[in-house]
Amino acid sequence: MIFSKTLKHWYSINKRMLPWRQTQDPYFIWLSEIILQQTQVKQGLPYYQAFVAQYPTVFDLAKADESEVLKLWQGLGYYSRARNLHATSKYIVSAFNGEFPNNYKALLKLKGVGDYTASAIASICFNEATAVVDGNVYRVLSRYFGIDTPINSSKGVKEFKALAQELIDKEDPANFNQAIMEFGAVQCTPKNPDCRICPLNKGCIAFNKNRIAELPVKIKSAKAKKKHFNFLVFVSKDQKTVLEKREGKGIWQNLYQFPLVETDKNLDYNQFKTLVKNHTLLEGMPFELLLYNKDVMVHKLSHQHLHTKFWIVNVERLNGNAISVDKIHDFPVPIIIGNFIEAFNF
DNA sequence: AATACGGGGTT
DNA sequence: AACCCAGTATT
Repeated sequence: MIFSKTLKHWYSINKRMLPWRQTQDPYFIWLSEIILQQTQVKQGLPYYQAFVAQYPTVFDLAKADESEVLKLWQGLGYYSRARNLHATSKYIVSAFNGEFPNNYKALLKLKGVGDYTASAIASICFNEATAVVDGNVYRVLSRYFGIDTPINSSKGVKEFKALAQELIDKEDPANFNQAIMEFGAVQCTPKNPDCRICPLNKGCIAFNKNRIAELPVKIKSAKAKKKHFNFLVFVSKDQKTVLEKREGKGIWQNLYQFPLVETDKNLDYNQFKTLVKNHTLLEGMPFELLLYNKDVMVHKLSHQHLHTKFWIVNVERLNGNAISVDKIHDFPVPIIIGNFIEAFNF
């Protein structure tokens, strides 16, 4: 009780002014929560503003092409969020005439909406007392109550959800949920929290046992796999190049890239030239091959380290699939491609 | 229960 | 280079 009361008092004084805190409209809350999955406010805020500006209603979002939505999402990562966001907007419009479901159970059925997001929307928009458990909540609860259960074990997920559900203020779930998350983000930070000024330090088990740095406990993830990516940046005399859409499973689904040659190890210039000669897009045409980045770029994803080279392939002409280089900015691309395009400047 | 899925940050 | 951050879907 003292825990919830202190949290809410702290929140009333310390909460940041954020655009999604000015509304209870489920469209805006849903949009903000999807953007903020796995993402800090600092990184997500400009994307939220761009989406609100471009798609003021769920109908506007539903009318857009997926590619346009992905373009706006470009750089934010975890692109399935954008694909699911778009698919769900279409579903909300066609199945519910643009009206969002108004309870946790129904919200959970939406693509891209899991336990956390359903709880956030249900509590913030509809005052349903369902506890949110995001990374901030795991940290606050594990420290305050001194809980060692790994937060990413199935036991931990159940245990922390049950505890949060026990603690939630049933009269004011919206404020309680937002208070505990904001407290984790601002006061009970992952590294070096300033516990001297923490209003909860008296009852905090981790603080009193000097275990702040040890909690929360997390099971280590597997080491990232190393991959070797070679992008072929075609440039024709008439200023055309080639982009391909990534289909199927795997990273960057439905985003565009320069034709990719993946190798099982790093190849030097001559090895790669021999290999690329037989590429279908070259078909025995004469070409000039230049390595753009002398050092391999390492692009780090959660589960893959992409050792990447950009190869400039100068050719006389390209066939019908080529695009004019002025059009290149219209395509959604992964950030490593986007950075290259910006630097290369065609 | 384990893994895939981005990109940004710190040490 | 090694580490931390952290929701959902799939297998």
